[in-house]
Amino acid sequence: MTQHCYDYPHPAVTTDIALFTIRDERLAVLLVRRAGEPFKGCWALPGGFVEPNECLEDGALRELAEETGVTGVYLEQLYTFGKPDRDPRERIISVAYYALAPSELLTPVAGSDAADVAWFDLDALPSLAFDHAEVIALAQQRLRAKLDYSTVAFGFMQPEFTLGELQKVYETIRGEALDKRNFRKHMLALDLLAETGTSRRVGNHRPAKLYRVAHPGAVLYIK
Amino acid sequence: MTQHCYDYPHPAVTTDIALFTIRDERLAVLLVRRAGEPFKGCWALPGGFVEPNECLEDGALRELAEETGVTGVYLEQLYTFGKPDRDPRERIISVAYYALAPSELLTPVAGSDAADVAWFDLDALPSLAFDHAEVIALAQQRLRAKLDYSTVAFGFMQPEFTLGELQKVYETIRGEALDKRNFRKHMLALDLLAETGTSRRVGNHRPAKLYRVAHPGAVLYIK
DNA sequence: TTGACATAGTGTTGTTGCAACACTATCTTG
DNA sequence: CAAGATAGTGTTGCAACAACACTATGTCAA
Repeated sequence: MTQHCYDYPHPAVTTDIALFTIRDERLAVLLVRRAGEPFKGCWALPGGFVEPNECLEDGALRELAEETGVTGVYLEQLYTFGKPDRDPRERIISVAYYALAPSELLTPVAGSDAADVAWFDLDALPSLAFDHAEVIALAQQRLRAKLDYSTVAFGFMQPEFTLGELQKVYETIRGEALDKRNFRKHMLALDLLAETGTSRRVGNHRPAKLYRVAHPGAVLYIK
Repeated sequence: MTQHCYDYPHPAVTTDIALFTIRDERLAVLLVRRAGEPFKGCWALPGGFVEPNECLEDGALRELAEETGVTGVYLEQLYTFGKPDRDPRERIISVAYYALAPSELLTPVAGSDAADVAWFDLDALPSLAFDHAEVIALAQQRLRAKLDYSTVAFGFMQPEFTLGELQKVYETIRGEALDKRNFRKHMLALDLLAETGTSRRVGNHRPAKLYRVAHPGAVLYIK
């Protein structure tokens, strides 16, 4: 293998991705079981080294796809972790991202660098490699904060969804029940949702109107 | 000089610091004139390569001190910039920080790597090296956003300050005048300020009571 | 000494946004 | 056709916020 040499020491740079979804009305994060050292056999966030010619965000998406088979998610930079001793091998600086996806669309499969892939409820995390517990905690905090002044929650929704489903997502992330009438008022007042005209029949009760995001990618911040 | 070699290519990692202050009721940022290539003679944010054994934040503070002589500022991570071609020399990933300081305490002096140091009003920036214009724009956006739900503004204040001075800071960052009575009500309601008991005589008018932050470092987020 | 000037300091009121609250509608299933 | 389950819909009280004007206390100059 060819060597890559520099006049000054260079740290390695990785991306790590905390991909959240909601399963069974619980917030869950996607973890991979590490196939190699260090922390072999330990659960960790998907991620890996940034390639020389890709930007950080592309690297994050590539690693996520390679290790878990997941594509097409909402992705946002979270924080960069750089304590000198956070990796026992060498100095590794990690640019952490968090991502959101509707679990229905996802079929994670273990990739080359991962022995296994699985969803974990956030309140039942296993022991994690590196400082990944810290990363996840920060991501959850950010997610909760953005719920109030942005439309991140839409990242968990399928293309068409009911107001009841959307409310469940908000309730899950905030960890508390919300008033149905107030919730609908707020949401519809944002002028971000459009009725599809169809409705979804599920369970032995009245079908719910389906909505979609009216201006996809347009408005992300509220007010 | 000894070479540092790795099996895989490693990017270089730098920190860049956007240090803001308020001068003459205008928001200003500290820039250095680059002493070396690339962009020699061009204005840029202070910053530089991260040392092998320092964490990112320490690196940012060290570079700021080395290039500008400035120490003891409020510092917070902003964003990590990593487009592959953002530096013509090699792949360089920059972890950007923003910092706040009261201008009265600062006496920036050009350091080893900088030919010159100067404050620039944000509405009169020169042409900047690398993607530093983008960094500054993002930092300003973040600063404005945090003004509403945090106490970042205190980062611009001297240890003792009047409510009038504090209001001027808010008005400068938001770019609009605020109602004096409402502003004082809000601020005092936070229970973060304590009267020093003394007052400051300046100009031909009634002296103003001096305040200090009541619980330094304690509460950073409002409600 | 006094009047002009400049900022410090202080409460009330109307409005608006938000939270609390219960019933009817529509479908499925037994 | 009755029971059960979620969909869908308005009003009211309250609290937070915005709008608004005058007095207080100092300096300075005539």
